[in-house]
Amino acid sequence: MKIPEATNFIEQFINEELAAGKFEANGNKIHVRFPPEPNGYLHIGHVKAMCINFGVKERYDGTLNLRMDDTNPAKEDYEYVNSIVDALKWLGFEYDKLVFASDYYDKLYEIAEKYIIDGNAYVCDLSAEEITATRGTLTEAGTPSPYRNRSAEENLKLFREMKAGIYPDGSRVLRAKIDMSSPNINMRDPVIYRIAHVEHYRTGNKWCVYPMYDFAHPLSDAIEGITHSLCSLEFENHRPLYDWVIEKAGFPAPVPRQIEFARLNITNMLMSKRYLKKLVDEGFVRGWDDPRMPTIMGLKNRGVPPTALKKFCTDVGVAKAYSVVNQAQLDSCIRDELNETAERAMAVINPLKLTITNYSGEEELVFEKNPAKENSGVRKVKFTGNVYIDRDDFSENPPPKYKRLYLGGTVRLKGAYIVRCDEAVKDDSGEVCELKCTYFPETKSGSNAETTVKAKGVVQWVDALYGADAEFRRYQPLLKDEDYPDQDYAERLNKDSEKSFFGKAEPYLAESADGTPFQLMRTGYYKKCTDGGLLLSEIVSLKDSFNK
RNA sequence: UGGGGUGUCGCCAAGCGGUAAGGCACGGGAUUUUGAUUCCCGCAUUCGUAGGUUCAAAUCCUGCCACCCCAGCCA
Repeated sequence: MKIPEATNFIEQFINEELAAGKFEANGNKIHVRFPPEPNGYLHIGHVKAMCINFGVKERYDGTLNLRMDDTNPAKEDYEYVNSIVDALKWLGFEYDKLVFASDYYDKLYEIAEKYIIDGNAYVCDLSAEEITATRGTLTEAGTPSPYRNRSAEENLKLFREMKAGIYPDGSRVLRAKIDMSSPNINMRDPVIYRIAHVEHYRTGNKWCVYPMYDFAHPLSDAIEGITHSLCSLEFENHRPLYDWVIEKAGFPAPVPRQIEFARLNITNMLMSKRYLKKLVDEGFVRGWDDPRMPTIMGLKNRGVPPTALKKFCTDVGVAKAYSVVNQAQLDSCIRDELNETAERAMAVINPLKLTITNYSGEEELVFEKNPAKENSGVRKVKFTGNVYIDRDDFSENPPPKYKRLYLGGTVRLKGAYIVRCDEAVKDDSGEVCELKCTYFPETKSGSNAETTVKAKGVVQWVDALYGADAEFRRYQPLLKDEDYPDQDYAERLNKDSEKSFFGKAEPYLAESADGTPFQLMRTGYYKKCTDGGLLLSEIVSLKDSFNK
């Protein structure tokens, strides 16, 4: 078999196994899984996990199961499984099979009975508090439960009674019988089944005992024939238990192998389902797919292209070192993609009238639809000499190196002519309300006419007469500062998080005057001239991909 | 203080005994119908630290330091 070149340490590990012939028996098929718990919407952190798993699937021509890790009925719901399926679809990740851990409840229960019969598990009557108290500490061994040596018969009877529902929640649990003095606390007789008289969103009231993650996950992997179970670093301590559970169940080799990687962190972005759920539940955002949320659906509604998300995850790489990636790197990927795909248009946020005193008539100017893309076509924009420019593109007291318009200065109206500002008309309150300018006919864009007139800057404009139809005259950013949840709340929620919640989102998305959503691309303007204001130089129609 | 991990440029990250890739950010220059894009150019004599092995170490060995994870009937 041809072994592909590894792009990260996980694939390197797989390659070594392949080279050693570990999977020869099954034709060197690699089988992975992506196992979210349907208890919330997927966020950008999950995209990294997906890229890793789907990357392995593709590179080794393997298979991938999307598995709903639904072993805790209290938290899970169909709304979330649907949202997960939708997110994968939007991202373009194609899995081979959709499976549910809850599909294995019968099988898992059988294995639990086998554990009991083999003397590897016992029913423990200790309360949750007592179990905690007898588990020991980081430095001291735990003490064995008084129920640890019950006979297999008694354990079986009790466990069946638990299943039958005659015991209340919390009265008994099934524990794995491993080692109460293990330095790894996860091995100190962990609970593998608990009683919960809770309706499960899929199995209804069929069960009142549910398997724990540490029991269900490795067995689900083994049942599905997963070869590599990729998860985040915090499960490293669980690996010995993962291996133990599979071994005692008696699965034949090759048995699934758990490999851990560092999860994604981004500056200014809160990535914890628990906190995101709070924001939704407490009404700080409009929902899981609110454009301020770092969820995949939120990002989508923010105007982020899926390819940008995937590119970002690929760029960031996979390693075992804890890390926090700068949001700038995400932004860069988004801009990169948008620059390639975005259709261009001009926009004005805070209109300021600009009248060209020596121009009459009207003409149609030709623009490239997307200068970054070859043969992207053209768009035509009508020009009458009466336009609006953005207030921020005119300064009464231009700072040094100012490149836009000021009294007596010149600027190019993008795609049109260079104009000189002769007069700034003020209203009663003393605010500039109109600019009177002179234009230079020979400076028309695209013409190579000889001229001595120069302009340092280029500004966008919208025609006063045709603007509303031709280009977008006025638009509102969808996300404003005041749309962000208050920072005190953010800090109370998660003291460790850096200041803001989701990061100051780049205003990728805006709404035009007629309510049409448009995508914005940050440019140098925004970068260098934000004094509270927001100045974008490109907007893009999002009609097709936006569906809110 | 037990166990498990991790430490390479401001932020990610390659590197796997032969003399420090790449991306983001940043700085400089050129082109420009967006202060954008594109295009050049610059950006770790040094790999947590102290020793040791070797002709040769970020890579091997030893000690130390820092940070992260584990005591849910969550996943």
